[in-house]
Amino acid sequence: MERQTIQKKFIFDYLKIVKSHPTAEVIYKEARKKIPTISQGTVYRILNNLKNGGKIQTIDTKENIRFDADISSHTHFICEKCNTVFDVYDECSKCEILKNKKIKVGKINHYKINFYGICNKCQKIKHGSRNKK
Amino acid sequence: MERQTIQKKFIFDYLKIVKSHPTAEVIYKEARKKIPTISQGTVYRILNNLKNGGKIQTIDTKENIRFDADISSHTHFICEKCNTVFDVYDECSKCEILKNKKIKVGKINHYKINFYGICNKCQKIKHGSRNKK
DNA sequence: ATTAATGCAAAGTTTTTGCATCCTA
DNA sequence: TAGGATGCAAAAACTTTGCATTAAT
Repeated sequence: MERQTIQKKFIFDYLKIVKSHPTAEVIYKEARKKIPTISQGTVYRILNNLKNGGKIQTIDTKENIRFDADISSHTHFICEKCNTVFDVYDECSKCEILKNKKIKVGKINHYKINFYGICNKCQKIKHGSRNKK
Repeated sequence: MERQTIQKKFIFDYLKIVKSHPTAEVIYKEARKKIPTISQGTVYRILNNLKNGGKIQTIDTKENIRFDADISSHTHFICEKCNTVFDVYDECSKCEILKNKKIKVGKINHYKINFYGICNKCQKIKHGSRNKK
């Protein structure tokens, strides 16, 4: 039987509150502020478990993998300059019909849509600053 | 000025012909059959250059990163059992309107749609065999 | 002949894992 | 108090990089 721990609780709660789509590294650093003894291995284990349990999703950017506890119907816009991930709630509604649809190759359980482009901020400053890690 | 080499030619040609969305490792092994001295570093360098040049695209699966020289409008169906990547040409047409659209957070240059589900083969055999790497 | 590109190997990065210990239920 | 979960550290997996050498133009 699965046990509840402060490590699991912190990570899941943190992901539900934060809107920045953090990396595993950022989550680890945040967790250490509250639980100084937490290890990277534990963070990865918990993130993997949450993902396999469908509690969170991941977003693969060019530079790193981001985590998101918002599993409602929405898509992501990834800035190609600063690598920021934005939530997009409006443009995906028309694709909602795709869910649970059966196509030639198999049955669709779920899907991900990623938009790539330049965010408003980077469009203004012309040469966007990097936002690595 | 960029020079043409047999390493570049082989990799790009191979990706254009193959339909399996291979990993970097598979591409390396295939390349070694024709060019036994080729190194992993070279394969990664060439793949990165092709991608940055927009000649190929990548597909992030749960288990690995796949490469695809088909950059025409199509999406991918990824089997959650065997991790096979299938091309899907029919279901994306309705989303074509999204290209070059300006949304709240920025301007969309391109986008990726991934479908996740169980492929026909795995649906039959019930307990799909793994297709790692 | 230049110099871009490769091969090699070492190093960097990220993620996983074995095991002793801890702590939840 | 049983055994699931953690912390630690080592290892695995993946990718990048510096540099001497090779080879395309």
